[in-house]
Amino acid sequence: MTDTKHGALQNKLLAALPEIEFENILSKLEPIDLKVNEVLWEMDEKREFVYFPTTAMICLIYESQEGVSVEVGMTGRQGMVGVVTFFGDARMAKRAIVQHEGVAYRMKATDVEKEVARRPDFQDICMCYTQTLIAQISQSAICNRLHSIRQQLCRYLLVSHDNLGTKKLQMTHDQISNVLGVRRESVSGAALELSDEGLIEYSRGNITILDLKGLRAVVCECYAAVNDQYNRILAKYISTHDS
Amino acid sequence: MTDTKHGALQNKLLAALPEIEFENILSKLEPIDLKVNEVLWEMDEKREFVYFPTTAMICLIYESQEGVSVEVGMTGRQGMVGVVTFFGDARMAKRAIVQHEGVAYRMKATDVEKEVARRPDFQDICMCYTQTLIAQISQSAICNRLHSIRQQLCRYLLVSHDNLGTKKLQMTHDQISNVLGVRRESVSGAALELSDEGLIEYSRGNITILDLKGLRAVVCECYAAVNDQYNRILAKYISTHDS
DNA sequence: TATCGTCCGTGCGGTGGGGCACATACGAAA
DNA sequence: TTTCGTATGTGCCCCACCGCACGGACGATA
Repeated sequence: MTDTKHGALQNKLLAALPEIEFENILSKLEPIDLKVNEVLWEMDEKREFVYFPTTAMICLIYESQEGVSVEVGMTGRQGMVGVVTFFGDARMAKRAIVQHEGVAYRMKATDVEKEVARRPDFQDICMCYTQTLIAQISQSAICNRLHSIRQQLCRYLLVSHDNLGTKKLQMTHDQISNVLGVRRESVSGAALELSDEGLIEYSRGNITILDLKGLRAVVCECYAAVNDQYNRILAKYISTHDS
Repeated sequence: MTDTKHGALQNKLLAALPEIEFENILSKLEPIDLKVNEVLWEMDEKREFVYFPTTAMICLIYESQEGVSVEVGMTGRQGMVGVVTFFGDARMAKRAIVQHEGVAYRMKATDVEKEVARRPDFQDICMCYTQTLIAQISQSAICNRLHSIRQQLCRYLLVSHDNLGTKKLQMTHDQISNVLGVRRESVSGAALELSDEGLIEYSRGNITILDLKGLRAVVCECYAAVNDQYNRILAKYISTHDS
């Protein structure tokens, strides 16, 4: 149980809870291993659980009629998946899919509803996170229209880093291309550039970030914009961290 | 005052309120004429009012560092501007700007907060509308990545029609290009095609929709997707209308 | 009716990205 | 060590869209 506690605290939203509320919620959290490409829910399914990732990363995916998929949201230890459940459900995404293997703590949606009603801090954190999610989605819309694949790849890598807390990312160009909604070759091309510039290195599904500052210099404004909103909105709960 | 009442009811969200709640809120609503390009707020300003458009249309605009602007949300009689105010504020947009002249009813943000706390139906409608807004933004992200300017123009025209309740739209190609974040010439080109096909006609800032069904056949899935969510989420308040 | 500002049409070269086909290179399993 | 599957590199053609420049057309105004 102490393990569960320690593990769950890696999620920034859970860690943001007052200790007493966290302790009470703890018993309803269940750690679960998530593997790449695992589907947490499909569009029209009832959403049984809310997930708080710690070392896993989850994407909200839309798939067009033509079969091209595009990310509308990405969540790791900085967030939660399924807020919208307690909050009504805007079915903006067709699917929630595991983008990076790891652990998430899940809680029954029905329990979440109860806790939200009972614990003001928990409710407020959910609301705040929803706002950051809106900011994230908006910025994606903008980035999709305005910025190059190179920049979007940088953004994706940096966000992954922030959400996973590691510079070693296990993901192939092909997976990334599915999330960004572009060709695999385009991702490979951009990755090669970043590699030539010494910002990253990679081989067969293992990407290592070598130069964080360098990536931040290449990435478009969208990365900082979303981060700023996240820090601002959740400032009262989370001390701003530079890592 | 009866005029105010009749006018305000043109807004679908206000019309959705139980009569008794609407009557109580009515005194706090103030009709106001909005002119094209009028700015309702800038990013870092306090948002003093919440707007319920009836015959006006308002865009939430983001402007990139390079000076290109992109729409992240569009609201007319189907919605309201400033939900996020009561609800915290995710500063996803840099500016709210009048996209089509007309009337909106506005209410002080402080009053909105009070009413939301006091009237469950009003609160619920605000929440539901927020969800439809999330759906709208998500779909924009997708549309921006996947679909042609021609299709996006159709979507813009149809959404304008739904939000304004008229087939006669007063807007230039240049204005539309700013909202879509593309070249004016690209809009002109697409508009010319639609005109050749007999779907619309236009001249010097006046666009008339000639064939609604035709446009619906050309537009991408995104239009229907957003509409479906709107109707589904607000179904309990608004009877589905085909117009 | 002449002028002027705004709105819209059109052409041209450049470029990012798509679709496709195939070559290469690495790693796991036999 | 060979084999085989998967991950990544590369080249080719094509198209939508961009940036730019300019021409025509319409409407208000005097």
